[in-house]
Amino acid sequence: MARSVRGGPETEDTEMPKNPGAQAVTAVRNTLYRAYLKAVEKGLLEAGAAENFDISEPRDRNHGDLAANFAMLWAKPLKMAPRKIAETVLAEVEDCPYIDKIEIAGPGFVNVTLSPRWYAEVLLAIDEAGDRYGEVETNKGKKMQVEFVSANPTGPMHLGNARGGVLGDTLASILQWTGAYVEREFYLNDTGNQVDLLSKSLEARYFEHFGDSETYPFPEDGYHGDDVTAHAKAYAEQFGDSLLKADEAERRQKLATFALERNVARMEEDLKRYRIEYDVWFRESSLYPTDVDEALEIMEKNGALYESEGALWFAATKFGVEKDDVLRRANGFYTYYMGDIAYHKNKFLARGFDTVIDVWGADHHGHAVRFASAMRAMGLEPERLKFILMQLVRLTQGGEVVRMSKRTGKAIALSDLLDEISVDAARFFFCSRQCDTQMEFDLDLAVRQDSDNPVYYVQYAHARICSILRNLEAEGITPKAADGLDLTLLTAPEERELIRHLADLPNQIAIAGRDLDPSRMTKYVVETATYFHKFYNACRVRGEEEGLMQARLTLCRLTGQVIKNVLGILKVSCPERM
RNA sequence: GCGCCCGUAGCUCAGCAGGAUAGAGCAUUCGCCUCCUAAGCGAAAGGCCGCGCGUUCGAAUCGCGCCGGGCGCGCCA
Repeated sequence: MARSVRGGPETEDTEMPKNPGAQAVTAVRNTLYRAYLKAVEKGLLEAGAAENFDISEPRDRNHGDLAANFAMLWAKPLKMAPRKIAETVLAEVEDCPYIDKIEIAGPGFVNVTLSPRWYAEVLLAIDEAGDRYGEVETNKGKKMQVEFVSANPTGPMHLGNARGGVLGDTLASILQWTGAYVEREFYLNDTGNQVDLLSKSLEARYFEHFGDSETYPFPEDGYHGDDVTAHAKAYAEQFGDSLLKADEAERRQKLATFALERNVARMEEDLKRYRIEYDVWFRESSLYPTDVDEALEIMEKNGALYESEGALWFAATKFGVEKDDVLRRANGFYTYYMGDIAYHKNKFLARGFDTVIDVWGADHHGHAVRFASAMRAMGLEPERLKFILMQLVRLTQGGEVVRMSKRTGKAIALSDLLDEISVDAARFFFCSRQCDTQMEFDLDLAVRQDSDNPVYYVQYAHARICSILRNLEAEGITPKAADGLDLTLLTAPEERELIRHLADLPNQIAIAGRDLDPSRMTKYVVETATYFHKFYNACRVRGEEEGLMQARLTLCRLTGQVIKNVLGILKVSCPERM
């Protein structure tokens, strides 16, 4: 697939698709600033005004396509009333092929109406770029990693993992569209206390299976889920009762490995069903001893370590945090934190990522803050490590909050969710809110929500477009190449609104990549559908005069292209019929 | 106590590197298929943008202080 090599080291250095939205802004800025300089030359205005004024879409369409605020911004430095500045500048403006009209309005806004030629060029640019329309190069040449889900393999994945999975996966796609080389990674906590606890839980269940619940009573804070019982049973059925008399350490180790591998296989399968595939499954256990030793060596060299009360400490206070942390307990075992430090040392120093993004639950934010100090202690710029701290999904059923916890066994599994709603709906839903909003997920509603979900609204727009193309095709009308048409015939407000919005895709992708905000894409594509539906209701394609019909057909086709590109980023299917 | 996130229409949420009259969906009411997919479109109604002060020509947007909700502050992960 072409998409999978996007941004990869093997990608040819092909020319970037045109970005008509950015071209318009640049043209307007240059035209206005050049006029200002001319006015300065003539002695009409003082010199020194900044070129970086704001050019943005006005909220009210009656104000034109783009609005510039330089007159208000310059009022103070130029010691002149905003409207007067605007008038003086506009008197010096020269013709620009993208600009039709410039007006002064309100307190001193300069409103620009773009030319039919610009509108036509937007469509030509989309047609030319095709499947690549929307690509930008804001992260060109960067090697990035997105680590997400990284659920404890001690049980099935829950809804929080579902949200993190979609956010991380989609963000990775977006970053690829901004020109970066991106790897998706799952960090597997296959060692440590939680695994230990799992092994003790398994041990108890194993003995129970053979009718002995006395010798190894179930640990108080153990994993109560049915899956643990199932693992023990499966082991017993597969390998018999040999472990009853085995050495305790060996027994626990065998049971834990058995369960872990089953869980990992299941997670991989569930995620695949969810259209998520990783480049790397990184095992925590592989960090020992090399990465841990190397990380400690660097920290030692930077004076970040000391020993106290038998434990090894990280002097985090020296690196901008309030409290020191234990890295190796008095009992000789390393803490999770040490593992995580070694892990990130590996990401940056061994594997050379420029930027790493970790998608974590918001309950880890304290850890995220502390991590900046660990980065400094290793001599790495903290800015290279970014976090998406995602608020957890609150699951409700019949109006009541369902607590999610692996240990109590009450978690709603990701696989259960996908039995209830489509992957398209789930992906779109989890990507439709900003990461830092707390989501409420009503299980009862989720099933009914199907016909109500915005994903169908978007898919419907695409299906409608395909239907128009099909119908005309059946009448022997085939779409002509865009560059041979008179696209300036598209002058209806609904047509212009739609075209302007299509022109904005590259910009939206750049912002989504900059802000690490995948929800930008769902919002954009819902709006695309809205503008298309409005156009559809206002303008007809079939039965219009040949030139206009072909121009509108092209607009339909290219709107479909844009929807397809964005749904592709979201990994949501793009049906031709509904 | 300290730290992070959130408070916008009845509900779910946009808008936030400041910009002109604050938006959408759902729900409510009323319209639109002899016409390319009505899973659609249009209209009405609905708001001290949590509160206060400040910065600014201009604040939902930035700063400070409150109030309310969520989450963290372990030799757990």
